[in-house]
Amino acid sequence: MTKPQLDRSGVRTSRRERVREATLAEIKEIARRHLVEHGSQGVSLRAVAREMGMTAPGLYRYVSGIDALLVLITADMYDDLADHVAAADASVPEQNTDQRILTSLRAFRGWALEHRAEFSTMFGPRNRLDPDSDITAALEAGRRFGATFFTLFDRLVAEQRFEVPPDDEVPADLASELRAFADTVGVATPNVPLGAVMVLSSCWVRLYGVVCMEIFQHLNFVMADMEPLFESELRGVLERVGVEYRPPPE
Amino acid sequence: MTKPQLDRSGVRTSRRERVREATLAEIKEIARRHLVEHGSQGVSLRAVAREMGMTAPGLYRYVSGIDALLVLITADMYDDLADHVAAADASVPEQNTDQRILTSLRAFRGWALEHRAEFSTMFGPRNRLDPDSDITAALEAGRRFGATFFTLFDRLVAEQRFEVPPDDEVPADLASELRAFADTVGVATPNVPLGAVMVLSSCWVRLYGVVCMEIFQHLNFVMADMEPLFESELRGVLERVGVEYRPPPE
DNA sequence: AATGTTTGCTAACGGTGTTCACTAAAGCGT
DNA sequence: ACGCTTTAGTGAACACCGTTAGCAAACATT
Repeated sequence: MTKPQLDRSGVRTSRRERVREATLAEIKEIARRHLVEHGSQGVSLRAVAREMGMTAPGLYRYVSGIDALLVLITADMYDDLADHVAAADASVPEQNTDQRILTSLRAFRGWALEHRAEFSTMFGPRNRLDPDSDITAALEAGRRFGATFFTLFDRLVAEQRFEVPPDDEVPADLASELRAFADTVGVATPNVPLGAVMVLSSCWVRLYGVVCMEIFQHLNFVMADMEPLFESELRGVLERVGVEYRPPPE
Repeated sequence: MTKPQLDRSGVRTSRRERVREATLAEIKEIARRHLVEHGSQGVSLRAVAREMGMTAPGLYRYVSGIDALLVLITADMYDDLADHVAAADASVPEQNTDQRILTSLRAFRGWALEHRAEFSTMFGPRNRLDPDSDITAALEAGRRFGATFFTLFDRLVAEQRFEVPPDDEVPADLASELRAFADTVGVATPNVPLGAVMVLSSCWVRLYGVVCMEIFQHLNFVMADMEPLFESELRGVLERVGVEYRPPPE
């Protein structure tokens, strides 16, 4: 009988499973560094294996292929982003909803700026992630990321901060989509009006759009600094949901 | 003396140059088909060469590498998109500005839906296009694409369709960026107020955002059909610039 | 101690981008 | 028509890549 230890989640974990978990973590760590250093194209099983003193086929004991590895680290990156945003949110007094939202959204952009390669693989086209590979992990991590914002948004709805479009102003086809969205994404407040979800979607689209434009460098030769445009959109979004905008510090 | 013929642009073109142009066109055509059939990853010099009965090194007489080839076809794709939007625009009576805008914007999304792979390489992260390779061609094509919308937008400004924020509501740092934007992108109307450019940017960000979200499949497991959300954003955008929204036909 | 399981290796196949030396052809000037 | 020059394209080679199959050593369990 070997020494069965307990995971922090209470799962009995043998020595074998622990070392296995460790090497898997090493694989992901190296792969991710290659991602940020050489872009999405620069992640290769052989290079990762080489760096950790292994050969490429050995990695197949841990990962079912290069695409699956990318999905794995994508999930980790969502976790990172979620942590970063949550930390920024937590750095503001809990009752100060306005400042919390402002800070969280700026933290989102800030993380994107400092992690361009990661952001691109997370929010860009799903080129290599498409196959059926366990994308569920990445999805779950993405859901956790969104939760921070949804929680804050719930407060705005509860506090009736902004004018919510009445239900009869939401087209029927959009209504059913929004319902599905609110359900799967897990908006905390039950019976949140569909109009509010519509506003939320619109706000998210705007911020997603402006950050993608910046990271994907779509106005690169047309606009030197994208921060003013982001702040402008941020201001517009916050105005829409009844949150006070304040210019960024210094 | 050989037979010097005249290009339609008036450039003397020898036989050699003509056949050269033809094979370059073939290269791009095949590469693009591979792009739509096998995704961005599935474009390879060797495969293209194989299909046209050549060997890969031969292609280096026409293209300086695989990345440069991708940039080349990206420029072509912008041309295609521009043509598609322009055709949609031209299919509406010239005086009907509202319908022209509505149709053009829907044409943008429609093209994206029917050309997902192309759209992804055009509007997604610039992964393989980054190196200094003559990206100017793609930029120019992108500029032509935007021109259609800017022309229509100019009419809205000229007709004073919507409320333009006064200049003192445009932050100073944003103002200079917007000026650069208006200049390089070539907004036709001289002295177009900066507030109008700000509104234009905001509208474009929203539409870009919602279409990217759809094509990049970011709400795939959360929303079955993205059209209602697009139409909702479209409605909001048009409302902002004083254009009448009409639901899509049928 | 013997048995089964997991891990990692080597070898191999087929694919990729790219460079270099080289041939054969096409164009050009006389 | 003849040479000379430029060009298009080839073949071989190098260095990568993902992935599969078979095998040997390490490990865990009985």
